[in-house]
Parts: sequence; structure tokens; C-alpha cells
Amino acid sequence: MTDNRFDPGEADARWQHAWATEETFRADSASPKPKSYVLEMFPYPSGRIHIGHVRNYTMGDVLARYKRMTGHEVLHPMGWDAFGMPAENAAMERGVHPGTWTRENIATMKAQLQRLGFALDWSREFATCDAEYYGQEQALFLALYDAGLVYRKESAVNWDPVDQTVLANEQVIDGRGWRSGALVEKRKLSQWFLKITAFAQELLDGLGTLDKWPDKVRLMQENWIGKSTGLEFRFAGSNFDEAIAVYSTRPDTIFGASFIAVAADHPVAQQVAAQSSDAADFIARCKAGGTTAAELETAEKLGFDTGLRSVHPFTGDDLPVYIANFVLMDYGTGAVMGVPGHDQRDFEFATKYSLPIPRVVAASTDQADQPFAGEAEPGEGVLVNSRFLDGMTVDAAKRMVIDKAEADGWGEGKTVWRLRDWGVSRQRYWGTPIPFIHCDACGIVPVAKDSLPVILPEDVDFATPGNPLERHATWKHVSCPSCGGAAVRETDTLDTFVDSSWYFLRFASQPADRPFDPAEIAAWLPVDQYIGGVEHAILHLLYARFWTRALKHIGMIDVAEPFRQLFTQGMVTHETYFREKRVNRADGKGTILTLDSFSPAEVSRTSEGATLKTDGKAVEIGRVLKMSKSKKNVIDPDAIIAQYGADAVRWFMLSDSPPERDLPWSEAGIEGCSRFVQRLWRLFGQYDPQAQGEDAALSRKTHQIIAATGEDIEALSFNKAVARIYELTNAAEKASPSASRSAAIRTLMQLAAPMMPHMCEEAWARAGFKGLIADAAWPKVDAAMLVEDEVTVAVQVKGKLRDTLTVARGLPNDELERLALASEKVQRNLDGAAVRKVIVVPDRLVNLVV
RNA sequence: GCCCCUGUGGCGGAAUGGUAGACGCGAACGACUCAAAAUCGUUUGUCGCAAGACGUGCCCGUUCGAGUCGGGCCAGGGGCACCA
Repeated sequence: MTDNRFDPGEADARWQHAWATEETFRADSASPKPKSYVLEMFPYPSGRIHIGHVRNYTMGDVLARYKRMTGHEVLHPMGWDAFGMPAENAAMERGVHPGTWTRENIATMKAQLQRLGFALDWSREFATCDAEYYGQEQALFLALYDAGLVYRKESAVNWDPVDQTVLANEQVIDGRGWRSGALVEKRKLSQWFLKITAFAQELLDGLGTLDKWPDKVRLMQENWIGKSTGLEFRFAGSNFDEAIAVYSTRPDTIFGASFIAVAADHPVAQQVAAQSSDAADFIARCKAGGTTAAELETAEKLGFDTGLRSVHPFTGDDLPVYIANFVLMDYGTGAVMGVPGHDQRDFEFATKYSLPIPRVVAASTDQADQPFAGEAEPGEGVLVNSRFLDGMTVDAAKRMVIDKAEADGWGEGKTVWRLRDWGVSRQRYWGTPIPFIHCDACGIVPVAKDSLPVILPEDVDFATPGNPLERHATWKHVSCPSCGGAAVRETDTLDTFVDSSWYFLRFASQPADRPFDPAEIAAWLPVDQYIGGVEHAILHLLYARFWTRALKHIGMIDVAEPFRQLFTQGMVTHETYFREKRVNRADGKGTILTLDSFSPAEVSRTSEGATLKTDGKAVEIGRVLKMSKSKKNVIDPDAIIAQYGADAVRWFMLSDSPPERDLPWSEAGIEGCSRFVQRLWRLFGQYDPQAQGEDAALSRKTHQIIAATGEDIEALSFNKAVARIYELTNAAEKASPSASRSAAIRTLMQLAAPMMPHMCEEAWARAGFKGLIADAAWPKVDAAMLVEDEVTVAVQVKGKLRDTLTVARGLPNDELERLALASEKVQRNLDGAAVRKVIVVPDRLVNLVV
């Protein structure tokens, strides 16, 4: 050793090369070892890795390496979610082909990931835009079609006028496209759907088995699936022929109904509109009334009295039928009974149109005439003013009304779901072609399985908006597989969420002639640990769960839930730097105050404050926010890896913040991590296999920390595992040379290896150990070493700490009590008072109660 | 509006109902150095010279004992939303 510094610039690449050439992280499906499948959500190849990826993949990597060291055969793959809009945008903006753009990004990002030394099995890498992948996806899509889980439907779709495509309900946020932010329009189109609603109950029940998922995610999915039970029943017309079917979760309140409301799209509304221009105008206004959040919040409950009257099934009263702007056609039956007393929307509506507001639920039967306090009372209580229901609880009355409706034949109990079928058609080029052919004679015909894959044509142009497949000269024209006549291909492609709904199966098994081998799936699935951002809590995770269940349903796999354990990690945040600036208004009338943001690279940050490098003058330090281009608070992983080395960056990603919380990036923090890498390196340099002598305290500490670190890593509490390693490092540094100290140093190499793999390999080799530390076993814990022979016992008086005693472990209670009473501090505190009661927790505490 | 999560030093955060603040960052002082960096050492919740008192968002409660359990608030963050 000429220099006692670890040089990541030289060593990182060398060890990365060693792992690659020895195929250290290649997963063997045939291995007899217990299997562990560690997966992080694969990235979209947007151009460059960002710091959030680094955090995500570092966590998975530590777990994967730890599992290897503890005797598991680990599958830790990586690939690319490579279809999607940004590639087409790049094509339109820069004239580069989406495939070229995507492949270049993948090459860049793969090199970035490799510089971080991740223990990935690159032999299984694929991109979803590979024909070998999307061709198998087409085969699966056809298999689901054969099973009746794929269908076509003419439907009103969410049309994004900017991206010129259809969006799933899930992709419409506050009435705007999730990507473009454009106001979404309604259009009628024939679309491909996946029957996710057929699995609604299963998907809901399955959540109950996912005990290693965050409660938050399960709850979000539960709400999204949105099961509700109630009664669907009919109100016969009084002055017209048809009955109007309504759905209610509160059939118990039926005696409180004072009107019927139907959606603007409801057939009854349409019929009325055909006769009345006023009604038609009202319906038009309802549709114009946008779906944006702002409009909905302020939207007034509006109705149009159709003049139609329905008959109440019990009272025989006439109820007016309104067209109302707050009733949705695509939920329930598109019509509701208005019970203003016990539903807030109905209350507002009845107030506006001066309709009766009867009370049918009250706190007790003697409060049947209690007036309402300006709002509906949707809660619990007993039924009043409801004839045969009077005095019953809400639940009992619900059952009673449902039973009666079913017995008398005017309604039936029904379950309604919020979840809708998944529209997967996209009018885009850069996606998986939907393998169907439209034939004038035969209708819609699936592509023959032996003609798969349907390959995307390369020669497309993006000069005009819309789908280039639509206007491709030759690709869409084919002969019908059924009759041989002239036909055209489906030009829609699949939603990219389909691509990510089964990629974890293809990682486990990738035969050339089938989507996967069921035996290999059985060996690896379910994924033992899945790690990713909470932003995928609903869409991706629900679709992947559905896809897995659908494949099980058709007998292709025997796994119901794809991800046994799920972890959602927090974001990486950074301070923002800015200056206020006055700029002249465009019209010359005075000035406006604006903010100039600066990137961390432009700023020098000390503990006192921050200054701009160019002029040396102070800049303001703003809030700590998620890294984003607009706030300019972005750190480029490449730059910091080049400066500090992969191990320091990895260590930072694991330190301090619990992994589910946000991690504030700081210059001081990464500096500290870099210093610690060097400090450990120096300690590792003191490893001496010849050292003699026993240091019992250090040995005990070593074993305690092995046990604790393992538990922490398994719980993904990396911040705590990191703290343990610091603790043992501190203890080992202070200890005098001994065999115990050498053992502690060797142990530290192993404990730190999953986190700082490069430096630990280097130290392991320098210390003369054979083989790679990546292949070394996790150190064994000697259970006998975990217990201390001396313990510190707290002595309390009335629950307040007054003294501590250091005593032999296992001292009997009466002896502890005697020692506690003998304490001078305790006696001073008791001040002669008699002790009434003594609580002793062996080896922990004595509490004297006076 | 409904549902969920989180509030602990200057900062990130530890803590099976049993010694609050592990570990890290930052800071102060000291050693080494001509000097600086690096490194090493000591100190670091608040008030107090000390003894000690007070301290986990606020208020009640349960308990011998509450950061932890229960009830009620406040603040911040997230999810869903005319879903009948």
C-alpha cells in the first residue's frame, strides 16, 4: 500500500468487471438453494437515470446481496418499460425514430446503472419494445380473448386532444390527461377492453392475503375497487309508461324519497329532450359543465323537472322526475331516488327546488319530528315516519326492505363497483400492436398464433399528429386469416400498463416459443420483495394483480398474487436556491417580483448559508422539495458517482432517513458518507490474522450487531442497519489489537458488503481472503454471545428516574429492591417517606411507589 | 366533504408500555501542522455555577410508569371525490 485511501475511480470499474466476467449475479432456476426474487419497478428509458432510481435500486440491491450471503439463490433482474409517448414526442420534436431514441436511452441508462455496481442478472435483460417480448404479450392477449376476458365495445371514451389518444379512467386526473394536462373530451369509439371487473371481488378479497403490503396501498386499492351493496328497484310511472330503475345503498330510507333524478344521458332524459327543447338545452348545459375539479367544487345542484311522475311503491305518492347534473350515467342505473333528509346532494337539490325534506332516521323514536340543522344526516340512527320500519336500526331496515322488494318482485339486492373495465386501446404508434384483423366479411378476426408477432413497421412518419399506423401505406393491409379476402389490421396499440402487467413473469422465465415456462414461474414467483414508488399504488399494481389472476384463471400459471411483499420508498428531495428579481412589466407599467432559481451545481453551500458561485453573493435557501427540473434542485447521479464513487452514493441512499420517507439530499451528507467509506477502509487495513487475545466486550458487541443488522436489512430498515455498522466501527476503532478485534473487522467487511460492495471487495482481497466477498457467507451469530452478563437497572421513585445500578444479570427481585433502597440518591429523594409498593422488572428496572 | 399517514434536539432520525434523544450531519473547543485540508480527541435537548427542574405538536384520560395505549383538538402531507 502506497496510499491509505480507497480510490473508487480505479477500483469500482475493476470489481464491476469481475462480477460481470464471473457472472456472479446470474440466477440459476435449477439451483437447490431456497429462492428469493427481489424486484424493483423497471424504469422507463427517459434518457438518464435520476436520483430516485438510484435510491430504489440501491435498496433492492442491498436486499439481493444480503439474500445471496444468507444462502439464497437470488433473482434480481433489470429491464426497460420501453413503449410510450415520450419516444413519439421525441420523434415529432427531433425527427429521430422512437426506436432509435429508446435504444440510445437504454444504452446510456444501463451504463449508469452499471457504474453503481448493482448485483443484477443482466442476462435476463429485455425491453418491452423487443418483438420477443411484445410478441409473447400478443399471444397472452389472444389467450385472454379466447377466455372471454377481452372484448370490444363502442363507448364514450376519454379523448386527449393534445396527445390524440384515448385515456383510461385512471389516467384522467381532475378532468385532464395525466400526461398532457389537456382538458379531456368525450368521444364515441370502438375500443378494446379487458374484463378486470370480472375479478373485482377476487381483487378485493386478495388484498386480505397481502399482509406484507403497506396498509396505505391496500386501502387505496380497496377504495378504488369501491364495492357497495344496495338495492336496485323500479319506480313505476304515474303519468308515463316506463318504470325507472334506481340504485340505492340506503333502501332503508325509501319512505324519505321525495323525488327521482336521472342522469343527462339517461334514456328517459333523452326521450324528454326529444319532445322539449328546454330539456335538450338543459342536457347540453350539463355536458358543457366541465369535469374539472374547480368546476365540480363550485357546481350547483341543478335539475330540470321533466313533468313526469313516478309512483312510490309503498305510499303511492307521486314523485317528480328530474334530470339532474349530479347523477352519473355510468354508475349504478344512472338514476337515483332523492332522499334529501339523509343525503347531502339530495338535500341541496331539494332545498333549491323547494321539495319536501322528510325525516326517516332519527337519534331515537321520540325525535321523529326533529328539524334538520341545514344539512343532511347520513349517519346511524333508528327509522321513523316509515310505517313498518319504525324503530328499526338502519342495518335491519336495509335488510328488511331488500327482502321485501325481492319477495314482492319490484327490486333486488345488488352489488355495484366503482371499478370499470380497463380500456387498453391507444391510438399510438409506439406500443404493442393489438393482434386483430378487421374483415368486412368475417368481422373481427384474431391474428393466427403462428403469425405472431405482429411486428411494428419501422418506416413511419410523425409529420402529422395522430397514429402513423393508421396512414401507413402497406402495413395495415392484410388478407383475412379466416376468408382470405382483403382486410385491415387493427391499428390501435396496447396501453403500456399492459406491458408492465406481466414483465415480472418474463424475467423469471423467457423461452423463445412461449411467454414463459410454468415450471420456472412456479420456482420463482411470487416476487418476494417488490420495491417502487407509491405513485404506482393503484394503476400498475392493480393491473399486474389482475393480469396475474387472469393468467391463473386460464390455467397458464398457478400464482394468484404476483408480489408477496411490497415496499414503497420515499422521494429524494433537495433544498431550493433562489433570488427575488424585479422585472419590468411587458406593458411598461411598473415591475413584477419574480424568482430566479439556481441549481445546486451553481451554488456554494456552507453551514452559514448559500452563495452563487458566479458572483459570490448570497442566495436564499428555499423549502426542501422533490427534485424537479422546474425547481432546478436536481442532482445528476453521474456527477456525484464520478466525484465520490458508487459506494459513498449508495451509503448516502441508505443512511439517516427511513426508506419509506423522503430523503433530503445534501452536500454535507454525501461528504460525510465519502469520509466514512475512507474511515472504514483504514480500519479494514488494520485487519491482522495473527492478532492474539480475547476482548469479550467487543466480541459480544460484534455478535449483537450481526444479529441486529440482519434483522434490520430483512425489515428494509436500512437506516438502522447503517447505524449498527457505525456503532461497531466506533467500537472496533477504540479497541486494542486482539483476535476479537480482527474478527470484528472481518465481520464489518461482511456486514458492509451489501451496501459498499466495491470497497469491501477491495478490502476483502487485500486482507487475503479467498474469492469474492459477494459470494461470502453472512457471518454466523453465536446466540450465547448476545446476552450481557452485566446489566444496567433503572431505579425510579414514583416513575421518575433517580438512579441506575450496574449489577450482574439475573439478580433476584428482592436483591434488586434492596440495592435500589440502598441508593443514596433514592434515599435523598424518598426523604423518609414510606415505600408502599415496589415494582421490579428483572434486569431492567425498580420502581418505588410512595 | 370522506378516508389514511406523520408531528421527538440546530438538522436527518433511534427507542418489545420500563433509563427519551442510539447512529449520523452540523457546531464548539483541543491535538497534529509554519498554515490549511485530512485525521484524531472532548463537548453538544433546554434552563441552571451546582443540586436539580423541565422536556417527544396541544388538552384530557388509562397505568406503579406513556414518545408508545384511549378520547378530543391543532398543524403538515397523501389518497379519493357529485359513486347514490
